[in-house]
Amino acid sequence: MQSSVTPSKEECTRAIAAIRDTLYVLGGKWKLPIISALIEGPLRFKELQKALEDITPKILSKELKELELNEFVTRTVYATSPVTVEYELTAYSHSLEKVLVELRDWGFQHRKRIKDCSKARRAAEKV
Amino acid sequence: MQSSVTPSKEECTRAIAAIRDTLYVLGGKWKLPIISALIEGPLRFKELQKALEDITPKILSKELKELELNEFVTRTVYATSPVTVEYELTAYSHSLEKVLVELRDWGFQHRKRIKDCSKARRAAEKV
DNA sequence: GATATCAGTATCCAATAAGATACCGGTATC
DNA sequence: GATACCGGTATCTTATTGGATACTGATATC
Repeated sequence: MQSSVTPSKEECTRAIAAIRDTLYVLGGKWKLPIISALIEGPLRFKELQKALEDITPKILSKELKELELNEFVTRTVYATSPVTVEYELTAYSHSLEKVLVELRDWGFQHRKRIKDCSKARRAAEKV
Repeated sequence: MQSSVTPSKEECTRAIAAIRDTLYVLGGKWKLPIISALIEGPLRFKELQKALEDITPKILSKELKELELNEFVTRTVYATSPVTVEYELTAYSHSLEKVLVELRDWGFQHRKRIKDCSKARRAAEKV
């Protein structure tokens, strides 16, 4: 199914539209990281907050609501005490795995590149 | 090289960080669409504006400057009259092709899904 | 009784992204 | 001379995002 990125003008236009569609539902700073955090399995609110490090509860709450609306996560309340709430990816979210893998791998190599650049710069300065 | 998304806690943390790294340089509404528009070859400012449909020149200009700074595009001025300015992807940008392909394909199927959903809804309402 | 945890809310504020609209100087065309 | 195209800028405003800080009510633990 995976056609390559071809140079036809029309296809290019459709590709741009498709990418904008994706970004429309998943854009912003947090949605993809949240989904990525939930890939290994369901997490509770506070656990998610820890996994995402510097997200505030307000933002996390807002993002989770949006993700729930768009059917990327489900929210389940357990009547323990104190109550626990679990967020879990839907099957639909799992269709994002390839996207996430590519974004992750690119991030890895980008960080390496940045590191190598600054290393080279430091070396040049020493001379 | 491509490892799967595994459930180890530490790897998950690193994956989240990597995705956030990617989003840090390429986040926002326009950067990925712009890069996608340039994949078939260099375009001039006005051509890009047309390809992106509803981007204003101010935003486009700003985004292009950022992309140039981060070495995703090069800007070449030709002394024609009136001057033409071409924006072209760098080799580094081409390392994003897989990312773009996945985002595009996901966008395609997402749009299809949305369409099917509303079709089903309309059918249900008719009954 | 004091303190802590859980899953958030409430309030207020700052930064940024995004957009509308108009405009610029230079050239070419009509 | 009027108009249009090119690659943008300038100015202003709005919307969205993000964040800090404090707090809530229920329960459990010390």
